[in-house]
Amino acid sequence: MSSVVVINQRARSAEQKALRRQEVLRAAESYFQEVGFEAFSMAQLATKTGIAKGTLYLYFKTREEIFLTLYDQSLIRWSSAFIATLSEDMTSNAYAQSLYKTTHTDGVFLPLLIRLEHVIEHNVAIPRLIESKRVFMQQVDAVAKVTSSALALGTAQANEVVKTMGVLLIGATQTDQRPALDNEVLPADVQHLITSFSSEPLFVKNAVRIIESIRAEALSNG
Amino acid sequence: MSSVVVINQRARSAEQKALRRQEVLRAAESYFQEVGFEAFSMAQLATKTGIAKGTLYLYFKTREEIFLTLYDQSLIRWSSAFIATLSEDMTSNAYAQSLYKTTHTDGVFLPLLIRLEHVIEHNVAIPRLIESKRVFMQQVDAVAKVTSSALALGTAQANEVVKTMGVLLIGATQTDQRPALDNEVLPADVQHLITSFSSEPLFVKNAVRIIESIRAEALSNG
DNA sequence: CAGTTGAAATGACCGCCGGTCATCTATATA
DNA sequence: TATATAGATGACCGGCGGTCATTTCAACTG
Repeated sequence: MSSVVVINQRARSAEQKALRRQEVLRAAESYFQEVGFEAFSMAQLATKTGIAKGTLYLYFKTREEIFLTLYDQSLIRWSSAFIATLSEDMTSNAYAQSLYKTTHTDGVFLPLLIRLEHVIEHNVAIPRLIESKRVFMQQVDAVAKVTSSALALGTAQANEVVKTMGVLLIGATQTDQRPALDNEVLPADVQHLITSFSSEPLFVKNAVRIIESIRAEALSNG
Repeated sequence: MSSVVVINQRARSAEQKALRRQEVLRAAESYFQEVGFEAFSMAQLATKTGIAKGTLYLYFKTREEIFLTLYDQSLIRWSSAFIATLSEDMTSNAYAQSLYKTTHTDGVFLPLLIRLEHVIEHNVAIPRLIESKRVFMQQVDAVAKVTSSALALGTAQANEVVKTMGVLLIGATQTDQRPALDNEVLPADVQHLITSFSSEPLFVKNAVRIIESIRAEALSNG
């Protein structure tokens, strides 16, 4: 028998508190998708959630702890979505394409990922950081395991692939975070430059190069 | 005959104004190295420069225009420093090592590079942005040209190498921007994770993989 | 040399930010 | 019903990027 948990005005039980925390996170995620990282304000989030600003700080120590939690959740979502697209013996290209696509369908994963280490982690308590790193390791392991059979690689090589894909993804994604310059008239040379840094081919091409190299190394090293 | 330009209290001529602008930039660069991106405040910069806050805005439209200008300058510095280390017919490994090293000796280049597209460019006037992109293209061309002879590649391949190195560098560098966790006691597993994401091997290894792939493609495509 | 002028310089001021905490009040319990 | 506990509140804080009416000085004029 599970009883319906309703939060009248105050969350007293641990269950109610967890529920309210989730309410905040749900509001935060939708608000984040609206306005992005820089314009995200705690006062506005409080309004959107329907609680007072001070109350937010009963559930999260800092603004960045909210972002870190959203990141953790989106990482978990992504890893299971990506794993679901993998099958045995894929081409490097298919693998890279799927990785790119799945990371880009989630509205919050990449924007948070690229700000993780140089902004978010700088205003988070150490124990919370450790917790997040554990989530990260767990997800990497899960993805590496399936990668191993998808690309026919050993455990070590599969881990290397996953790790490297992360690095490449961050670099290639940078370019998607540029301000929208649509309906701006740009000189042809600048327009060409921007086009030539389109993230998808940049990522996929180099992902394939790296995967193939790691494959070749695995063969020549036994 | 060049006359010495001294700025008493007011910069009236274009020459004096350019000089004062450089003074601001010099102070900004040293201040940036002290406190980093997030803690960099215009009021403090004004104090360090020895002028009033409002005066800063006579020389730069926004805080981000200062950062963009520092970035442009550091890019130019880096490209000439890197070019100076290149010689004919280098190994991919030597090339990658040198690229890594030269980017990491400048104190402001990488921190600005990784914030370029998702923060800095969002608060800069379009004409200024175009100017900066032109500087970028110019430097990429210069580096690509020397890369072409250093790695014995055609122009197209050399450009591809340079472009891709940038992407990889941003991704691999992310990890250096983590908060300093020295004298924090971390669990062994987390400590191991952090160690395994050390930026130098991450960059160099994959840079070599990519360069070698591009080389191989060049051979097989004629 | 004094008087005039225009632009460089100033800093008080604005709205907003993340975060705090004395105070209030809904709820569980006695 | 009275009391104790703890969740919720929002006025308040210092500091932020950026603005602009006002001040001040260098250069020009006669």
